[in-house]
Amino acid sequence: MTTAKRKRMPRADRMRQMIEVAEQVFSARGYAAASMDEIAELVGVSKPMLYEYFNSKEGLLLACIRESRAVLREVTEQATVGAADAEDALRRGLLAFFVFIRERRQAWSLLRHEMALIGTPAADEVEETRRQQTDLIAALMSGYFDSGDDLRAEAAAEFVVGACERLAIWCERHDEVSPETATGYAMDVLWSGLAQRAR
Amino acid sequence: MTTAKRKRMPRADRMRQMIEVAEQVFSARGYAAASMDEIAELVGVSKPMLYEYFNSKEGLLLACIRESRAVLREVTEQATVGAADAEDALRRGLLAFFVFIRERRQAWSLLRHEMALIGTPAADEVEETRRQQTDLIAALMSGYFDSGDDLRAEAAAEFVVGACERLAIWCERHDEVSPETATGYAMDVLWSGLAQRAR
DNA sequence: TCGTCCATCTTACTCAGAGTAGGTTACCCC
DNA sequence: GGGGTAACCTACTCTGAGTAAGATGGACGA
Repeated sequence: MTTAKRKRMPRADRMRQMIEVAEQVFSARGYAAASMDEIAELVGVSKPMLYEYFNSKEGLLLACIRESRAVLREVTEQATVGAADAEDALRRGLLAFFVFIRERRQAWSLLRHEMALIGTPAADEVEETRRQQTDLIAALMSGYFDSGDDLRAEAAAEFVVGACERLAIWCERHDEVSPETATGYAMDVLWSGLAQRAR
Repeated sequence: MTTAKRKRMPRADRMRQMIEVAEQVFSARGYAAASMDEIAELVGVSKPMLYEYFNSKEGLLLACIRESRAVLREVTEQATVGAADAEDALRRGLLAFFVFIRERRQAWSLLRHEMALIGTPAADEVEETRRQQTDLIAALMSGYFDSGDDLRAEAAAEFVVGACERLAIWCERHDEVSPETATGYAMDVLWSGLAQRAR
């Protein structure tokens, strides 16, 4: 019997299971309010096992974040391959992102609730997620755009990431806004600028 | 003698002093790593006093956040009065913001490190800060722009706030970027859009 | 000058939850 | 079947948030 209430479980499987449970608990209760005892109990294992596999509470969160980040990267990167031009690439990437945050709310929740940890190793880890996204965008832009100075390009990429992050959070409060609509809003400002709408 | 090591102190003064110290400790160590014992000691008072005045660790953080928010609001609102047009208003507001985050690093640090508290009362408090800023921008825009649908306008405001927040964090890593330059970068994307730079 | 009242302040605790020391048991493989 | 080891557990320590109950300085009236 491979299923049922099998006790002993190989390391890799157990880790996956722990990460899955932890992702749920962290995103439900928030990092601070979540307790290692509770996670351990839900997994059906004792607390020291969590520490055996992840070293610390923060380490466990880190594993969850890495997991989510990998998915996000995969999704957005895949979305932009084969884009016709800059506008198309940007639109595809944005759409993939907004779909991701809708379909994987818990994962997204972790990626944004990070900050609990400023000054700790996990902060770097989350910052790394943003860097991943800004790098992707910067790469896109260097491919499609005339390069002004590098600093300006970097700033623009940061700008896009921040804007989308915020818009995504706004979307959580607005179920009626579909990923497609959100993408439209984003493209509207990003691509054409606010000037076109001035009176 | 009003100064020196006067012990007993009126409630209002003591509160101000506590907030000041707490702002330093929170932004230096991060919320999680900061201890109430340490703050109490630095203030030169015992821990129960902090609880007497602020009820909880989170309450103390909250007081700090409110303080910072008030300053931010004051600064940005003042900056936009008497602007000639939409572009001018936006530029003035942005500049005021980037100056604020440079000159009051600790306050800004608190405003962004909030998230430690998702799911708790303080989260609402911080979200309120953003709402304050988005409202300000939305108001600006409704004054200067043709109103499309409201949802779109709201999304645009969120977008601007998120983008600037992110750019501000980026600025922390780039001392060589002055508030003026940052404002330029932001205006460049926001106002004109990315289209103009496409190859 | 001296009591008296109360806001300010303190000592000395409880308690939850992160993290750990050291021993136990199921499973794989010869 | 019997090592050997990876998976696992019980039973602790320790830090830091939060609190109960009492001490004390000083303003103010008599």
